[in-house]
Amino acid sequence: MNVLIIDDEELIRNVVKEYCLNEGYNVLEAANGYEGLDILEKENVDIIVLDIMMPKMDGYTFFEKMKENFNIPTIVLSARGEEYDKLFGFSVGIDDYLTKPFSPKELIARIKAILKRTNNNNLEDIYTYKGIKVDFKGRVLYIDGKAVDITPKEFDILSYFIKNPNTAITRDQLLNKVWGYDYFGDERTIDTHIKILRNSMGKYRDLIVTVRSVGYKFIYDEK
Amino acid sequence: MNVLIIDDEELIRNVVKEYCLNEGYNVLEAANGYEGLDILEKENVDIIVLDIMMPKMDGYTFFEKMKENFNIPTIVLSARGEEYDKLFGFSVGIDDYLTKPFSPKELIARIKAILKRTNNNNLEDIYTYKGIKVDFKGRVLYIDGKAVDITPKEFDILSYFIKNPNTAITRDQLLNKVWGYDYFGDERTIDTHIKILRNSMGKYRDLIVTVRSVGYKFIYDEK
DNA sequence: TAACTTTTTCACCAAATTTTCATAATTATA
DNA sequence: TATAATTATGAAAATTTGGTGAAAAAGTTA
Repeated sequence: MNVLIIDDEELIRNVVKEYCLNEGYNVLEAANGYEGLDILEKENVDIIVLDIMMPKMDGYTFFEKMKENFNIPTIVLSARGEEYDKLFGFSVGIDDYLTKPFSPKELIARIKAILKRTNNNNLEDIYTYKGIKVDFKGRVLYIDGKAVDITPKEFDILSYFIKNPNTAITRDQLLNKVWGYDYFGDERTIDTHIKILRNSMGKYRDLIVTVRSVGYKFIYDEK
Repeated sequence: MNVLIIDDEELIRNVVKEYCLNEGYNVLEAANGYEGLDILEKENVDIIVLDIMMPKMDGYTFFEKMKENFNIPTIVLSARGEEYDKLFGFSVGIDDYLTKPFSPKELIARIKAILKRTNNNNLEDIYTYKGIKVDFKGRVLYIDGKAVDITPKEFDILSYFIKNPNTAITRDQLLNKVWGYDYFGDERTIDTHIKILRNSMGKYRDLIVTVRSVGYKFIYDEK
């Protein structure tokens, strides 16, 4: 579990961090909205703890921008007394709310509650790697939390790649496994499908690497 | 489902309203206790969201009077810091309790929980989601509270979908599970049944999504 | 039996997907 | 560097797929 804490006060970040680590969560830190967005690009964040009042980019703005590209559950922190109006305006979409000073234990409790609610219970049929999520049961591809329109063939090809990571797969093999043994078509067709699939995968397009004179390969880099 | 929200702050009413509408609940509004009682006389209210601090008639008084003639589940909102004593005194009888500022999502979750607890005592036999209610025992489909004429096949198909949410289901699978393993008919027949079922589901028709080249899928979005 | 409801088949149409193909870009090799 | 081999890409053509209405077929009920 990756928790992203966005707060300009280092003290608060540290407290939250300590409690989160204690729970076994991994913690990422940002001092303002810009840093937060940066991290979202690079890492796979499960939940965000967001302060409202921050220099540079404040919590509201961050939240708006986050929603454009991601859909990550968010708990908002705010000093008591900050205007209700503004808060309620954007509260549609936030998952929970705490006023400072807050009890770290309560924060943890709420994080847990949200993760429980949000997290996919049927983990088995779901594949996640970096910002890629594949729901095999529902046949949906998510990129950074957003469902992507994908054609049946694309989905089948991607599935085959995922099930055979770090393996150079020939076009012939793909035709056999995805199209079926009785299909006889032009091998070049694959190229076009790879093109489309790569486009659907957005910034993760490079995970499908071409292996010259052989075919393609899906890169999976555990760590 | 009719939700009555009683709060003098229009802003809060609006937020609650928005979230409730999103759930498919119908919303009635009152700015104080008097208005609230008025509405109770005229409308059929399923659950009340009640603010404590209000001009004219406050929440306590409203609650007392409501209890005299009705017995409607009630969730109380109160600003943090309002005396617990007083609250405790009357908390006998209320169904749940939230301090402002609260997370709208949490409010919805609690409304759901209470409605579930109160409304269908026969939890197993009744399924509710958004404005859809399915009485499995009685084999009745309700859309926004209204019973809908539905054929046996439609009902069976819908049931199967509900029991397998967010799962792409092939036409073949449907034929097997709904018609029976020994049925041999045209797969396109399914399409026609889906068409009819979607029509029966009115504005929720989009919950049955077609998964191209595979079949169909029932969307269930908890949260 | 007649009247009615439900289920199934089917063919047309529009839309989405897949395939092909020509050309551009890239990479390897002599 | 020039050449050949291979892959990427855009666009058009071909094919597949699903939505739909109508009508036939099967099943129910009065």
